[in-house]
Amino acid sequence: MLKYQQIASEIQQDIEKDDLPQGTKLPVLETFMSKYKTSKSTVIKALSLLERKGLVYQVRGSGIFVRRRNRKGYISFSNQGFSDELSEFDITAKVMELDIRKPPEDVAFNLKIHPKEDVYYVRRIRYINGQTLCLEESYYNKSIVTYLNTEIATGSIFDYISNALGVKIGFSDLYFHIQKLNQEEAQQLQLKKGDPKLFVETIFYLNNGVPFDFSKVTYNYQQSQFFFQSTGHSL
Amino acid sequence: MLKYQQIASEIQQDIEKDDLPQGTKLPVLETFMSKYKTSKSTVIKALSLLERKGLVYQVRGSGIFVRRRNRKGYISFSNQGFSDELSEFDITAKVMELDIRKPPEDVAFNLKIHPKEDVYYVRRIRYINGQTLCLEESYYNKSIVTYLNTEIATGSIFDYISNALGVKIGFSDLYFHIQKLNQEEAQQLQLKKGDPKLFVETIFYLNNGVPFDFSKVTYNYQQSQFFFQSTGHSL
DNA sequence: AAGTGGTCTAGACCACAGG
DNA sequence: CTGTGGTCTAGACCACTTG
Repeated sequence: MLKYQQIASEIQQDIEKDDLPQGTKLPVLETFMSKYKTSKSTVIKALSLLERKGLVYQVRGSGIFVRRRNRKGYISFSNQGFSDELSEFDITAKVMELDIRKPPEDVAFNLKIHPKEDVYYVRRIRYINGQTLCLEESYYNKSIVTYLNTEIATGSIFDYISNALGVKIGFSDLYFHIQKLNQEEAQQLQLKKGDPKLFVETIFYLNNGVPFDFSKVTYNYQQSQFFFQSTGHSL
Repeated sequence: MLKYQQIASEIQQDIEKDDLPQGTKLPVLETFMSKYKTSKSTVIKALSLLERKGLVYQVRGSGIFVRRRNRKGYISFSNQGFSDELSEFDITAKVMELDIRKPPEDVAFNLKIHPKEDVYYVRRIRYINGQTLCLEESYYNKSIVTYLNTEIATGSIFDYISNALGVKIGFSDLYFHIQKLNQEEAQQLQLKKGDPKLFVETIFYLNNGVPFDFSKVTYNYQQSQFFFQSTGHSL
């Protein structure tokens, strides 16, 4: 782990351990420099990371202050996409379908592959604290995600991909829509036809820019409470 | 403007001017260093900024590549909050109410003021390309936003606040919910009761951490297409 | 092995907030 | 004016990808 990440992580832990309230001033840079025996630039880099994560805000000429989330029960929506801190919630999944097939046209387009190439198709229902959270349909480029089974898909597929397959996940594009549930979706989410839904299409890329997963997720509107922290000025 | 911002801006313009496709490799760092007569660190800082903005992705040991937005008609949702690039759309507003009043309890709480202090209350309907985009109710701390009138509120209130009042806007917290429209909202958005809505509560802070605006916005689900780019690894 | 991006440092200098 | 955060530099060194 890089030094500035390590420092950021320790400062974050200190903030959380002491449960510092919003607006608390952190020590001056000099303090961190000597505490971690490092240069000013590295300390600033660590703190900038925390600022982007929404943990602190920096006021030039004044100091660095703690920024806190004020509401509970929201799914955080940081730059990792969702489920950054799934640990806060109890998330489980039930696999409805899993097979190898040829991708539909839109999927092939988004994954930038030929419609003749194989993809893994997975359909799951995911639960949060025992309630239906979402319906998920995912297509994985089989030449990248070389193997998948029901047991794996019951847990976190991404953990499996990055840990077991050694594939490095990069960035993603998310497209959000608000729509109405159709009959089938309503039934699976235990809601009514015509009820609201959040529908998200996501393309996940490897760190070298190759798309490997295209997924369509329909969220239960009753569980769809999201939280997002903006940092304003382009850091 | 800072040097690294200037460089980032110029590189961005070059990318857009030449309409470089996704995956195009940018020149190596050395090229930028001599072109802008600057140090390696500064070039990296500029490119990291562009990476966070979703314009490029960096692959260690390989190069820096262009990343592009693939779909049109989505409202971008960068770290500035929404309406980063309102220029892409034609956004107008109709002011329904504007007055000075005492804040309801939840508003006072979120603005961290006493319920006896004055706030500006503004209710607007905003339009995008002539269609109803959202209903907006905003409360501004009057001790910070000292003056407001209907003419100002017809345009961009934030432009007015930052330019005319010289107030420096910092960061914001956004809370998203998916809900159903009630009768009154449906009527104003020209939709039906029970139709989906995206409901967003936002607290805006000054750059020194003081909250100055609390707003509740109800979006027309038919216009609610948002786009978000995740950068994955914590930059 | 060569090329390329990225970290880290030490120090000069700048920009802003607040008394 | 002082304190504090932030930029910028030059260069050493490291980590990853590609051939």
